[in-house]
Amino acid sequence: MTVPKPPASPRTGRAVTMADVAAQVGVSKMTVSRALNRSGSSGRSTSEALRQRILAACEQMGYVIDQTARTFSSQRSGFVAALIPSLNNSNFSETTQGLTAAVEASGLQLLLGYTDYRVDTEERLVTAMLSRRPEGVVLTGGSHTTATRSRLQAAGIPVVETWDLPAAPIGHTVGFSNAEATAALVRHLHAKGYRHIAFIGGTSNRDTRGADRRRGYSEAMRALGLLHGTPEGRIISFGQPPITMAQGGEALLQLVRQWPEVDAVVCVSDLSAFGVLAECQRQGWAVPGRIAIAGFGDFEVARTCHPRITTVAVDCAGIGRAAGELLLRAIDAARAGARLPAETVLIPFSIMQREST
Amino acid sequence: MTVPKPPASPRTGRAVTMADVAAQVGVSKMTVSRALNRSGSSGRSTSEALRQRILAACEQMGYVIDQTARTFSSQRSGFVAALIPSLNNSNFSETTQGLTAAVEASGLQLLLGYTDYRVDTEERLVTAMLSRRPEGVVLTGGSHTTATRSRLQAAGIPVVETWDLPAAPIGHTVGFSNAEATAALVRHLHAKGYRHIAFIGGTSNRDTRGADRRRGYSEAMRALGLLHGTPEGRIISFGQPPITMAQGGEALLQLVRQWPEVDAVVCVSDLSAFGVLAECQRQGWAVPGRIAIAGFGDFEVARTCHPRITTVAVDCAGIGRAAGELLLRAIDAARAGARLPAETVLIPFSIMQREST
DNA sequence: CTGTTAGCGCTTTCAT
DNA sequence: ATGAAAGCGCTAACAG
Repeated sequence: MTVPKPPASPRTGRAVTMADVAAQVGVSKMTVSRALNRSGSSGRSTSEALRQRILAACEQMGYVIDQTARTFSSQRSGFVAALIPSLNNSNFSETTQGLTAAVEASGLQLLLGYTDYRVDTEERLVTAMLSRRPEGVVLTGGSHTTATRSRLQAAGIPVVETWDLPAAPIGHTVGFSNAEATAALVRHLHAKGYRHIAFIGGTSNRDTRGADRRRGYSEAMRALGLLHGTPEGRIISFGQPPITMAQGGEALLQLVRQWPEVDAVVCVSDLSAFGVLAECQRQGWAVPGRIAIAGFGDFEVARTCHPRITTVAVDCAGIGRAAGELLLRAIDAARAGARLPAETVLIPFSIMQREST
Repeated sequence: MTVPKPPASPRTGRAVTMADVAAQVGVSKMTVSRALNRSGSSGRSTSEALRQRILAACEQMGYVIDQTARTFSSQRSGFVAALIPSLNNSNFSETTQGLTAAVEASGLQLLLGYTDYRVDTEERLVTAMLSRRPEGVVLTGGSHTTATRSRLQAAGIPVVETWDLPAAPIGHTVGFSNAEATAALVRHLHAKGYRHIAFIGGTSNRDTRGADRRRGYSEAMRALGLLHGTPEGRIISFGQPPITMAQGGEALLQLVRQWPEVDAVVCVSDLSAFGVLAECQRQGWAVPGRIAIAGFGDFEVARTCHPRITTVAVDCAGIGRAAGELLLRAIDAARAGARLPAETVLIPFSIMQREST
């Protein structure tokens, strides 16, 4: 008589399968599967008593369902991929928290990747994520490689772009106009009486939201007749985006050398704005007496420092929540075989007037 | 004769499988699989000419391998899970970058989750991640629920705990003693002549690294004979960890009311230390004249603000790199059927003396 | 409410 | 260097 030999390479970990649990409880695999996947209170399922026995057996045996097999069999991965530029930014952190709350409420898992503000890293991540068959993808920003776009399109799953209003969205959009928000900030400074307004940002367009903000600055300056012979305005570009606090300070020194008459500076983010403030303090320049400072993003540092920094506040968590809800509706539609028509959700922003201007 | 009926729910995406490609080329699935997975130049594989034909067919038919099926069949998910407490912390961000670099070099993907500094959230995430069969797990900190510990142990995969030196590690460890680092900071302040040193931190032990730092403060104060009748030292606990910049400022006011003689304050992190600094500036208290300030973590804000804040610098990226390399060695061992004995990697820290003390 | 029967698409193993 | 057979652990579909 032949004896089945044990698996060639002994599994290092547990080997408890659904069949083991079923045998232990004395039911079929299917019953265990149903007990574990009981969907809603009304869906067809096992009796509650049996279900509790099964759950107890799973716990006691240390059984954890194999999502890999489940995904493979059901063609549903049960996860959503979110790509964020940085792991050190309170704006994206809050957006991700909003997204997590919205997505996990429906039983989907959120798997994160970070792009380091690079579209080629984003492309690699999108490819890697897609090979695991996410049910939806959330991207930050509206600028991507053509390969990223076409792969997402070919995947045929819902996509939401956030923090931007791309001209040609891949799918859905949740965001605001970075250019318009910055222009509003410039108009605010103009209304407060500032006439020699400068802009500090990074050297490239790698951070496309930063580039949009610079464009918004230039357009507002032109509209207000404040260009004073400069082609785009008094712009200092310093450092690879996202520029650091310290680079903001260095840019300020360069700015004052080049245009001593400057009386206000708009920074691409609160981080560089804080660097400008610290450098002013080092130089003994009064803020806002000698120079007024405005930032972008309403980071914690901007509302804590002394003086507090005027900035643009965005409902970051709201972006995440809206993106999550939109994605869930799109996924539900997809599961039902339909397709949700592309939607755009506009998120409001507001100017936070503080002591620095 | 019976005709196989078409799949009940039409697949939304592509339906090209490896078998389709094999049929097109006129070989077996196995040959296609080998051509796609050709590992190294020396490994057994198909002839190069055939391989090119197969690759061309894949391209032409738009075939993309199904990682889900591949993972299921090979029992290798090709990813590693990393859990970090926050998406808004430059320390963990740098650690993650180091980890990414180390892990992706070997073809594994890094999937992130964030715990919000909560062990119960960590437990949920660990369970969710384990169900996708990661080949390894990296945790932040050494404090976890018993369920987290037992599930990880039961999974039988390599685990690395970082940023801490737990008394009873789950598996491998890469970190340093938060208590010892804070004690070194206290001794440094003592050597500079400060005698009335206080500590500002959060209200609970949710952030266990914060609790370790508070303990290190108390032990150093006791050893130096600076307790002055207080049981543990001059400790202000304010806010749920991780405490914010603003909470640091509020804690300072409470501190000065309670112990007006205080001449130096050690903060649980640079963020609260910066809040203390800003509040001092608001109150018109000279730093370090009236009160000296020290933080922890060498965050960007601490080396940018004016005056710059004395802090403890840790090689964050080094933690990530070491954790990644350790994990890879452990995974290689596991794939070979062996088990890497538990290792501990000590990461150095250093006191950054700056203008605030 | 529960069980049975067939796979999901790929890789492992063993032949050739 | 290539092929054939046998699953990996789970769920869809249908039957009771």
